[in-house]
Amino acid sequence: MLKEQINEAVAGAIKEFLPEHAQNLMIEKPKNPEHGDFAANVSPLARYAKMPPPKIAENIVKYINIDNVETSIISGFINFRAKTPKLNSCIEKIITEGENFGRNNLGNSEKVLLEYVSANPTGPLHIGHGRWAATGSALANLLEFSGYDVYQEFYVNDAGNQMNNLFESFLIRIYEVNGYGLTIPEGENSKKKYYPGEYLIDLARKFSRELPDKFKQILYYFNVPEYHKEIGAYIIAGSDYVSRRKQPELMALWDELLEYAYTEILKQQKELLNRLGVNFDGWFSEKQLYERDEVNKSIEKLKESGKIYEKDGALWFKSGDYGDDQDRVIVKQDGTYTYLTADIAYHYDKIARGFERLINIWGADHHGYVARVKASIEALGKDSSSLEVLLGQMVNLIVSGEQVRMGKRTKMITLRELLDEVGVDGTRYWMIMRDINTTLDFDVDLAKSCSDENPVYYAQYAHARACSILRTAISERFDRETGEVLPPLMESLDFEVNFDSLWQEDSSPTRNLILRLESFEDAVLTAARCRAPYMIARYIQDLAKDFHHFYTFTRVLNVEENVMKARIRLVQATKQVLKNAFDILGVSAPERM
RNA sequence: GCCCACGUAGUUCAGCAGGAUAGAACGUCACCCUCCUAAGGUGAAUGUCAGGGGUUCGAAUCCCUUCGUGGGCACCA
Repeated sequence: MLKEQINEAVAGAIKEFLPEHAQNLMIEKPKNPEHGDFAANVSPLARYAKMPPPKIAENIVKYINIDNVETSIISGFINFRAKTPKLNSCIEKIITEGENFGRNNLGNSEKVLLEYVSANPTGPLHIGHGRWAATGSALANLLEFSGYDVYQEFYVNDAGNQMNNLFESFLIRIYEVNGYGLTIPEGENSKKKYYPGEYLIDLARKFSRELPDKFKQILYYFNVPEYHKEIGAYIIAGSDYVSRRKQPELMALWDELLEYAYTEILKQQKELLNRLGVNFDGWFSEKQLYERDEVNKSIEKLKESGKIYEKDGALWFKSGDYGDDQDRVIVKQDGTYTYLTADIAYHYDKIARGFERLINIWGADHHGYVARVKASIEALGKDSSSLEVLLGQMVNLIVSGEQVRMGKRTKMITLRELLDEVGVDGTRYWMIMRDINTTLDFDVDLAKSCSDENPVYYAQYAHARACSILRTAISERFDRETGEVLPPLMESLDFEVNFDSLWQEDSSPTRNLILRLESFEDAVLTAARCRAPYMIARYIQDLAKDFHHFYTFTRVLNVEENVMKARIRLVQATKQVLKNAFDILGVSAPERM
C-alpha cells in the first residue's frame, strides 16, 4: 500500500537524521493535488532538529528512496508523487488479487463475537433494529476482510418480565379473536404492561386456526367466566390465574402458549433479517442461561471476587469499584434476578466460549449498561477493554420531507414496511452510510428514488457503467450507416497489456482514479480500526465520482488498440474494487441498470 | 442535577491521532449527448466550522465553559 510504504520510508529517514527523536509523521493527502499524491509535514520535528522546517525536509529527503516515487519539498512539506510505473503496478495488483484486493491482517485471526440487534422476541423489528442489523452485518464483513475471525450472534431475551407481558397480551388476544369480547385495555398504564400491536391479533388467529383444541384447554384452565368480560382483560392478567399457576397443567399450558408466541415472533424476525441479508451464526437464548444455571454460577464467580454484598434484602454488585456511578442490584428482594444479572452471565459465557474480543452494537438508550457489564468483566479479573460497545443513535424517518415522530403515540413503522417500500439495497446502504454516533435521517422518498439524488444509485450506476463498457467491448456491433454487423472490438478480455499507453496525454482523471483504487486498502484498514462501515460507503461515493469523471473525459473503446486494452484493464480494476466494497456493505453491485 | 452522543454551505453530511486556500452530494444558476448507459459530467454562487475562553509556530480538530438537539440516569427488560 503506497501510503504505508511512504510512511515506512519517512520513519526510516527520520531515524537516520534524528536518531534520538525518531518518530512517525502523519502521511496525508494534500488538499491541492498539484503538490503531490501524498505529503508529510516535518514541522513537528522543528523543536528537536533546531533548524527551519525546509532545511529539515531537505535532510530527510536525502534518506528517502522509494521506487518510482518522486519527492519534492515545499516549505515544511515533503511531497510524494507516484510515477506512472508505480500506478501501472497498482492496476495489475488489483487484477491479480481480484476479490481479495483490499484485505489486510489487522485482526490476526483474533476470535471476535459480534453481538447485535438482540431485539426482544415480543414484536416485530422496528426501524432502529434495521440500523443495527445492516451496520452489524457490514461490520462483520469488514472485520472478516481485515483478518478477524468473526462470529455473529443475536441474544434472544426470551426470559424475564417482558415474557409475562407477552403471555398476557397474547392470551387476551386469543380470547378476543374467539369472540369473548375482551381486548387490550387502552391507556398509558396499559402500554407498560401489554403489547398492543396488531401482530398479536394475527398471531392469535393463527394459533386458534392451527390448534383449535388448545383454546378449549385455555377456557378450562384459565377459566374466564362470563362476568369477567366487562371488567376486561385486567382479570385475566391479574391474580385470578396467578394463584393457580402452581398447578402443573396450568403451568405447562402457560409455557406452551408463551413458547408458541415467541417462537413465531422470533421466526418472523429471522425471516426478515434474512431478507435484509443479515445472517447470524448463532441465536443465544437468555432462557437457556437460567436452565443451565449459568446465572447462578456467574453470581458465584462475582462472590469469589469479593464484590458482592447484601443490602435491604437484595444482593448487590459493587460495580462502583470499577468506575460505574453506583452499585447495582443482582438479586432482587423477591429473589428474582435483574436483567443485568443475566447479561453478566451472558458475557461470561462469551468469554468462556473462547472469544478474545467482544463487540456489541447497542442502542444509545443502553449506554448506562456499558459501565456495569465492563465492571463485571473486571471483577472476573479480565481486561474490560476486550469488550467494545458501539452505541448507535436513533433513526429519524423522513417521509415527504416531514419527520415521522417515532414516539409512543404514533403508529410504529416496522422494518418490514420500510423494506417493502425501499428494498434491500436501499435500506442497507442508507442504514450503513452514516456514522453510528449520529442520528440518522432516513429519507424514505429519496432512498427509493432511482435518481441521481440517491447515493445508492449513483454508486451502483458506476458499477453498471463499468460492466456495460466491458460488455460492449466483446459484443457484436452495428455500423450506424450501413447497418452491417461488425465483429466485436475484442475477442475476449483476456489479453496482455502495455500500460505505458495510458499516459500519452493529459490524464489526471486516470491518475486520480488509480490513486483512489489504490487507497481502497487504506480505507478498509481505517474503517476496520474505527469499526466504522460507513467509511466504506463514503469510499464508494468517492470512487464512483472519480470513475464517472474518468468516463466523461476518457474514451475507453474505439481508440488505438494498446490504449484501449490498458483502459479496459483499468475499468476492470474499478469494477473489481467497487464490487469488493459493495460486498463488504452487503449491497448488490448490479451488472446493468 | 449527573452521564453519553451530536452541533460544519439553503438541505443531508465528510473532514476531527492539530498542519498548505474548510470539502462532497443535493438544491440554485449557466453549460455539455454524431460515438462506451445524461441514472453521467463541466463551470458559477454559497460558510461567524453553535458562542466564548485556553493550549501553540499553527485549532473545525485537543482542553475548559455557555447555549442548543437527541438519548439515558430502576430491586423494568
